Amino acid sequence: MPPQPPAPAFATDRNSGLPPVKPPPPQPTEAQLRQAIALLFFAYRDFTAGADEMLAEYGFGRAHHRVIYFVGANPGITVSELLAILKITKQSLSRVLSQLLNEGFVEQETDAKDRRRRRLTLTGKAARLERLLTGLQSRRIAAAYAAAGPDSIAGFRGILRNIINEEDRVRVADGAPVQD
Amino acid sequence: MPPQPPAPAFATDRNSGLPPVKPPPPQPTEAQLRQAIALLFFAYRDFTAGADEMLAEYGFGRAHHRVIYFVGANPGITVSELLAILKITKQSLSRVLSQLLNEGFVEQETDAKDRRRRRLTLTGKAARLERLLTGLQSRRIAAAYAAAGPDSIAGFRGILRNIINEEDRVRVADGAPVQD
DNA sequence: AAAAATACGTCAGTAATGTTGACATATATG
DNA sequence: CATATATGTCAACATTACTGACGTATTTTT
Repeated sequence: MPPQPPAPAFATDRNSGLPPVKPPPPQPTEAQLRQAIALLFFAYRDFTAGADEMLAEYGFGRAHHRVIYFVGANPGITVSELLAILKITKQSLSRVLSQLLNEGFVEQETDAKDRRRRRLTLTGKAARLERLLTGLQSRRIAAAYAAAGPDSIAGFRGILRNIINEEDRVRVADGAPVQD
Repeated sequence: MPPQPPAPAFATDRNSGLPPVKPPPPQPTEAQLRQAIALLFFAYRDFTAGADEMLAEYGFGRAHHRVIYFVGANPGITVSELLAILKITKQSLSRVLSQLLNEGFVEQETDAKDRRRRRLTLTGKAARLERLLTGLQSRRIAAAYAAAGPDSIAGFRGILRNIINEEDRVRVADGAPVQD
């Protein structure tokens, strides 16, 4: 590449022939970034606490919740896909999934086209539990949306979406859950 | 209380003597709230993954990270205050804190005014590790801020702040870390 | 048809992080 | 002096994660 003269750090209307531009957003300060880190920690801590209590009444933990949530949101999801979402080992998933199968919260059905795959669905009682848990967390989110105001929602979603690894952003697209 | 006639679900300019109002924001749909739940799960999963890898090289886990982070952000913090932030038992904290003390990452000093309290600070090597970890997470946040655009930041912060239990919102105030 | 890859399951061992309960010490406060 | 608070510690246990090794069924590739 031919060497380029260094661009001025800050183009002004005076030295630029281009149409006027808004000044670029200042870089976030270290303090602002630290605040964001703390926000994520506290928000996740409190976001999960209520559901954890409810799960304990069923003898379940957070790992069971994740399975119930994602099977509920993606009926017919396969084991592999669940592993890709949770990013845990199959041995770790096996423990909670076997428990949920044995206790009648999840059902398996062999896929018709590829008989190696097991399609997972929630039973009725699991769907009821899922609604309880999701309702609890939804109310917290809805209250935060209402308190912060409607203009905040797009920003909240946009930034969380960009925190997520690029390859998984499709899983939180506005459309819907991911199937396969 | 005297009985009140039921308010119309939606006051219009026609039936209201009050000044015209913007229609209230529509309630978020169930799908939108589910999306937010998934966003929090995936964002937290990816937000913590990089630091976890780095910590493993030191033989530390996420619990050590939390201690290092909050002691770094609040030098001189006491054990009680750390427990209030982390919301774990003192026995759980003891394990990781003792390890950090033994390995020379955290130092204790008896508070001069109340000699029951231990003031915690990071040593130099812990401060360096803290900067590595916080830098990693800060870069992820900063990239998400940049990608989503500056208008998103206030909404992101406002909603996370409102997800946090009311009594702990002061801990993420714009000002600074919480001392005591 | 044989070989390789994929999907799933399981056994065994280990580690990190959390819990309850009980008890001890030092210090501060009424 | 009695009581409350801040901290630490011992013991037992639960949950959730990991690595490594194998095994079986099924599909895909050669």
